[in-house]
Amino acid sequence: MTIKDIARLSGYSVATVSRALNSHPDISEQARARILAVVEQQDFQPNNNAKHLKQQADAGVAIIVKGIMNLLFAELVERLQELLQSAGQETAVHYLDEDANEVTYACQLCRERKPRGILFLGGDLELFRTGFAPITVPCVLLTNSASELGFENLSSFTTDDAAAAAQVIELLAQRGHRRIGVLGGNFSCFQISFRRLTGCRSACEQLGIPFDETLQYEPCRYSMREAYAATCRLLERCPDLTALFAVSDVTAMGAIRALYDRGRRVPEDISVVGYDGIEMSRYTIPRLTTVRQDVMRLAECGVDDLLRRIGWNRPPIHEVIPFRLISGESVAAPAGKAAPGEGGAAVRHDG
Amino acid sequence: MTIKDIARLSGYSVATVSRALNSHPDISEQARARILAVVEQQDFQPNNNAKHLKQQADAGVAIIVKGIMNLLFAELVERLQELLQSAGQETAVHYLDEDANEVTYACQLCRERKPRGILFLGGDLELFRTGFAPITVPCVLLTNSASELGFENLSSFTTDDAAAAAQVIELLAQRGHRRIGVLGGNFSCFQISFRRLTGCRSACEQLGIPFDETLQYEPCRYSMREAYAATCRLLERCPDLTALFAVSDVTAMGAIRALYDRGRRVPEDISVVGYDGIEMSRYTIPRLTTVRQDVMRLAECGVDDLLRRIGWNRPPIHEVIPFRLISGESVAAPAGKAAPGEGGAAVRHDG
DNA sequence: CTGAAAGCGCTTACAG
DNA sequence: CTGAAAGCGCTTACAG
Repeated sequence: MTIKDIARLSGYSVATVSRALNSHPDISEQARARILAVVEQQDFQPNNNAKHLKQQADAGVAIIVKGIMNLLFAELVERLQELLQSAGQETAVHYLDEDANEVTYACQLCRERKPRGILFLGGDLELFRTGFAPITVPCVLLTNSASELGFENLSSFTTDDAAAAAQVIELLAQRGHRRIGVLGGNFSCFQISFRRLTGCRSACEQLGIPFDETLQYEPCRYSMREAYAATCRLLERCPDLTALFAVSDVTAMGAIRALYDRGRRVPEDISVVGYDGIEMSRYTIPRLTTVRQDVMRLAECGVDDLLRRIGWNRPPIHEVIPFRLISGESVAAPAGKAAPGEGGAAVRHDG
Repeated sequence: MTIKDIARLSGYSVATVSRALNSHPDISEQARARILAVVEQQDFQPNNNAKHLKQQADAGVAIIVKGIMNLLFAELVERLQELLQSAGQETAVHYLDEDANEVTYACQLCRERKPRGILFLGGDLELFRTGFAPITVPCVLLTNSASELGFENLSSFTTDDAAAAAQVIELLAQRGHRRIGVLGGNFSCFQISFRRLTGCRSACEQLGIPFDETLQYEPCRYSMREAYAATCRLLERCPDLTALFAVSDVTAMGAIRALYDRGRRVPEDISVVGYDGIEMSRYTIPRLTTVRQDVMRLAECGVDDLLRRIGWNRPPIHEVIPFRLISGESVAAPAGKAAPGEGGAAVRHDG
């Protein structure tokens, strides 16, 4: 069943069928109705290979998600789709492995699907630096900053990871912690991990808290299993930690379980802070104290900017989106210490 | 940059370039080397629209995942990809929304991508019944049974959901529970939920445990947030429950948090059992008692059967894969009751 | 408003 | 082993 069959069955030419199928304005109401009736009756679906092979531009925008199981991205995608839909924009979501090359993939997409714009959820700046040049449609990178790259068609919106990490250290210090471990560094997005580590380092320095990276820092991928193992290694090296800052909420969960299994209760014996503030962080026991990235604003800024640049040829922008440090149940003063600021209200940061 | 440019640059015809690109055997080593050198140098990527438009059959198999954030499916996909890769099979994974039409999607895939076989992770039998007929390549449905459908190119492998649910009830009864709530029924896969509910019902009947569905059963989608709300509703109606069986581990987690927030500790005040046995269930606090579906065997059976049927034209098979009831930390005897079988070993069931 | 025709970038018999 | 040519199923100027 092809467009040719529909043409024959409806008594029109393939050109007119194509026009009807694509809601072209230059077509009589009568032809449209007749053709669409046949299409319906035959349950005809056009072949997208042929369509995209010929078509010079697609109607929709593409979302490229780097990390299928990344729960933060999952929440972002949901919000992005809502926003794009209410803006009348067709959207196609493409899920890539955490360690896939999103830029190569985007190039292929531009060749074969020709989207009007692309939203990247996560991205490796090195891949952009070396491979982004062939891409000419407006693009937005979310959760990483592309400002240093200077591409004329690439905006970016991100949380200030260094500031957020620093604030976590400050919170822990304020509660009285001075032996803090850091679980970080998913190598698929090492710039982000690096920024967070940098934030930890400088905050520790400023507060006069000792932070020996070779001992107190343990890299760890984005999974509970890996976080469990990494926490065990970290504890082996530094048994006297009173607090642990994990790169993500998922990681924090694996860490908390590891701590429990070694006889340390959270937060009574050791405090844990997560990162991302995904839905799950509100349901764990204990509820996580975490850096909540502002999914709503990231999504809104990304969509607004993308659509604006698709419409008019504006220069890209690079913005930092404020985060919030959310108080959960996973942080307390170290055993035997008074807790200066035990309150539970969320702290706002205008990073 | 097209195949024509490569032809010009290499001094061969487009036909020969195409042969080189597709590792066709009837081509001289010299031509292959020269052409691939040019391809490499130009970083040429063929246009898949054109390729698939012309090509009669693709080399690979497709995996269609119904439910992007379904963690059980995520584990299955990982295992399936390993198995297919070591069998030398190219694989493309397609993620669909939980409430998308996987059969329509598969039809489109067959038209446009022409895979050699399809693995469905999750599926609505009604959609298969009405829409599967046009699909002629070998297919396998995982986690649901398609035996009643009688398609000649559709095998299926599934856990015996009714038996598993019944065994959960038996476990709880054995521990002394008689007021059991059930959180179930994601409508995107209502057959599965229905089977689990049926298992609960018949087990209760057989054990003489009261089970009033209108009171003790609460439907709930696959998310912590929905589970939280559903648990609150259930508790409102039946404040005296001593145990809760959740449709999935994710649901169980939301339920546990809801129970804590209402002052009920798990398992001291109320027991909770999950379903699926995903990685997360080993990291929650408390660790979940849950029905572990055998991801390894589901994947192995699915791949073996699919590849066998792709090679030779064998009839489909429909098999039940044994599950295991895993003892975690979320089940205890009701407050004030002795616990007859407090042991922690996993119970094997040969479904 | 409609149709005949060219062509998107490939693959694949067919002929040599 | 290689090339000329047909054709996959669409879209889109172009002419009417």
